[in-house]
Amino acid sequence: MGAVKTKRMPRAVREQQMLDAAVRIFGRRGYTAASMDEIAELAGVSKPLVYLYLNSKEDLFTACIRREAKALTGAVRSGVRPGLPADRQLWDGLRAFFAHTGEHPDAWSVLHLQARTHGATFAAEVTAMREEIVAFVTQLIVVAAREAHRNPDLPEREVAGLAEALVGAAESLAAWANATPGVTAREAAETLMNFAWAGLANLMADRPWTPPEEPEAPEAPGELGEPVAQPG
Amino acid sequence: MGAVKTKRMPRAVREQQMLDAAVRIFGRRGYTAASMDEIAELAGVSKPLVYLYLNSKEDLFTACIRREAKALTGAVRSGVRPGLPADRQLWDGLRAFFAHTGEHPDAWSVLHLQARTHGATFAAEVTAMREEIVAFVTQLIVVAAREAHRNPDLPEREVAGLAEALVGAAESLAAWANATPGVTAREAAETLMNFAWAGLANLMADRPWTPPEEPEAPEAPGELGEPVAQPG
Amino acid sequence: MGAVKTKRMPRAVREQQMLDAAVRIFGRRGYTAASMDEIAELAGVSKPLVYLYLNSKEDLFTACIRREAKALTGAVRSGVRPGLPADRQLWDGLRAFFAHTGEHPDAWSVLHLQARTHGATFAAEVTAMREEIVAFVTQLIVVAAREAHRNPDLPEREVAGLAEALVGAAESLAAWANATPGVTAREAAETLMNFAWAGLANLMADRPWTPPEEPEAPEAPGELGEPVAQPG
Amino acid sequence: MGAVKTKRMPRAVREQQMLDAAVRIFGRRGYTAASMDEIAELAGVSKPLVYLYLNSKEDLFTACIRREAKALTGAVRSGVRPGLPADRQLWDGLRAFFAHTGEHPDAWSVLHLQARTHGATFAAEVTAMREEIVAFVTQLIVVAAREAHRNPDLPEREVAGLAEALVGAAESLAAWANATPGVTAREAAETLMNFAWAGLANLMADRPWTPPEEPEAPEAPGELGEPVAQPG
DNA sequence: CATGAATGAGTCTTCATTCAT
DNA sequence: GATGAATGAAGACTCATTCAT
Repeated sequence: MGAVKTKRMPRAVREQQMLDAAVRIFGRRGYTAASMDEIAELAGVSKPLVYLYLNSKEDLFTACIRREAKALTGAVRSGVRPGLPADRQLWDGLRAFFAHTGEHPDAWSVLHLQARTHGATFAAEVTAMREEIVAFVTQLIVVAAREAHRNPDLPEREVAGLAEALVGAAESLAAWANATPGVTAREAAETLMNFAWAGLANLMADRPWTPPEEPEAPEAPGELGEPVAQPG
Repeated sequence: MGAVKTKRMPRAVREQQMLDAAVRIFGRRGYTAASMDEIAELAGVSKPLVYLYLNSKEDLFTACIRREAKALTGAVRSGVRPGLPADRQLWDGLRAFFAHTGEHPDAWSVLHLQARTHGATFAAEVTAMREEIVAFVTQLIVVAAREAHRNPDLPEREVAGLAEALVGAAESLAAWANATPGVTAREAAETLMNFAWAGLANLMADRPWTPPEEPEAPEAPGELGEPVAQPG
Repeated sequence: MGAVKTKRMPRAVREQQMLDAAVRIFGRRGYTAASMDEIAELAGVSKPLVYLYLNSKEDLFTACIRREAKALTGAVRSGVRPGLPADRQLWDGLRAFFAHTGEHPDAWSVLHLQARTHGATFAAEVTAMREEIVAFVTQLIVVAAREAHRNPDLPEREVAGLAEALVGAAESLAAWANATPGVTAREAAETLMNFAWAGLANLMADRPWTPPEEPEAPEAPGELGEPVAQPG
Repeated sequence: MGAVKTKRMPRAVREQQMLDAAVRIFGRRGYTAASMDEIAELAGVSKPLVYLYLNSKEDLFTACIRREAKALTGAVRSGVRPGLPADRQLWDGLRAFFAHTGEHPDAWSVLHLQARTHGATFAAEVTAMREEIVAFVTQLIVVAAREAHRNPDLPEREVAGLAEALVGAAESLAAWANATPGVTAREAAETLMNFAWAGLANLMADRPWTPPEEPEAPEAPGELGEPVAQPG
């Protein structure tokens, strides 16, 4: 079915085939629903060989996460030219990001959805990658501010929030772009750049936003009518 | 263990207890890893009763999604006062959103993670809710622009992109806020409002961003060296 | 196949049927070679039911050991009349012992062979039973000596050795009797009583045995030619 | 890990290394739980080589039994000086026996426990060795009786019983000595010689034992109340 | 209404065994 | 002579689901 059934391949090659199959199945079915049988069949090998090379379902999943995380960060890094101005770097990085997630939707599903849904061990693996990307964006923002000779002492907490929001938006847009036919990587990147630059501000230019300071208790909106009563 | 074992309760109440238990288990274990045994035990009823009331695991999960989707949209709606200016409505809605997701992390896990990870049927259920929220935000943006007498003919496609990005960022921030101890609903909302208004623009005020128009082929960054070769 | 397939039996009964089947299979195949499938089939139930009632293969095996150990000690106890003279008690006890092991060869195999061959946990379970029997025999020897007004201060260490040898011989004879067709419980008991009373002494009456005291090093027999060189 | 990995050894040597490893693993894990992988690794060779030299797991186990049976009988034979009086021969033989089983506990486990627990084929292999030893002891008893000009026409059946009990006791004591720290081969032999000579007779000298002749049916002790009901 | 009893199907995992090199 | 690559078969264990009471 999956790969052509060639016998006697070197271990390294077979392992990659297995990971290919595993990413596909894990990405589509989820960790628990994925069966080792299906993965082995798609990889064109017998189940014992999968266990011989990758030990267990957990290890196999971890190997998938690691490989795909490396591939994604590698793709983003390759897309960015360090010398260029910060906005150009961001634009290039986002395009590389959306291009990669678009070309490898199963891999993105593994990283974005599956790995976060099945135990702290797997989640930690992705968190490492995410933090690398957030750090990259954070540093980009700081450099940009310095280059622009503007807000040189930007409060660290605020920068962290902006980076978090930017990366979070990118992640959501990646899933949205994958799920919405006809949305290209370039369009996704453009949407996000527009949001990051223009935002909603110029729509309401005469009413710039600042958080209200008064206690909102009397008119606090909230969970009136919430029907959920979770025990514990 | 879970609910107090009281005999002879009206069906409606029993059903809610079952859904409470199911949301908790589904939210923590995921759809596949959740066991009907555990749910029944946590609900304090016997397994056949769960089947009598809710038919199957699939139906039970769908019921969870529906109830929690309604609860979330209801909470957001209750948080917003229609008469107020658009930015205030957005601020109130975001606070209600983050408050609800923060108070019901298992429910949010079901909606944001689990439902999207296990088959198109469940995903469609959530998509409906999401579209309702996106529509609300979109309309808010349009009204705001009209109120401000600014950009009265905002291109629809662009508005859709902004709304999508805003909602996507909100979703990601909700997960981030739940996972990061010490982040309140108010802080999450503030972070997002800041991003939406200020964005990165004022950091690079003298270099406003516009998408490059030239073909990038010659210098296009990309997935050169991508090591992933997914079959199919 | 095994038991008549009657549906809907109370749990206690089903459990005994399962233990019956398990003792038979474990006794004949050994712990590892026994398969839960075979046990379930012989018990006339499905595998999940076995797991529902007895948790795991280990627990099932432990339950077998416990039940059969209790049955064996119970049989010996029932065979002995406390008031009678010590030799009569021993004779009765041995007959009860060989009768029981002869009637339940699989149970004896479980206790004597299988339980000792598969991990300290199981072995400990049998050791408890064995110690009970050794204690009984030891006390019998002591009482007998006292009754006979002979060797009232029998050294404890020597008594322990005798009891150990007697019980050991009984155990071996039980296996031998089970494996040798035509040997009755009564014959086995007689053989052992003869050995315990007459021993080899009266065959060599003029040459009573005492351990040589000189160091035997020069003429020490030993493992010349032993081909075994076990590493470690 | 086990043996030093030297290349190109003569087949005979390699085979012995494999058997060394096999005895160790079989003795500790049991036949079924032992894995060919572990044996090959401990022997320091590749698995196919094990199959090339020893055909199958069954054959390997049989080879282990044969080698160790020969080693044990050889050790006992070497320990005995044919010319000496019978009790001295018995004493020497027992000491050699306990010395060997004590020095090769894994081998003794294979012979005494594992081989008897896994199918008639293996059991037969050990039975041959056992019969050789029983024959040796039987002949010793007969010669001793003849030497002592006492009971010259000892009934064959009775001699067989005594020999069986003696060997059985020896086997049990070997396992007991291996499991009980601090018991030397000499002590084990002494215990058994004491039992064989003194027995329990001199404890109850005034009440010599003879089997009751009356039918015991009316007062027969037995398995009243035996709770075991083995099917078949 | 409510449940103890029961199971078919499927999961992960391991093992003895064999080729092709 | 030696081994890395590969597998068919089977085993322990779990789960969603249903009757009979």
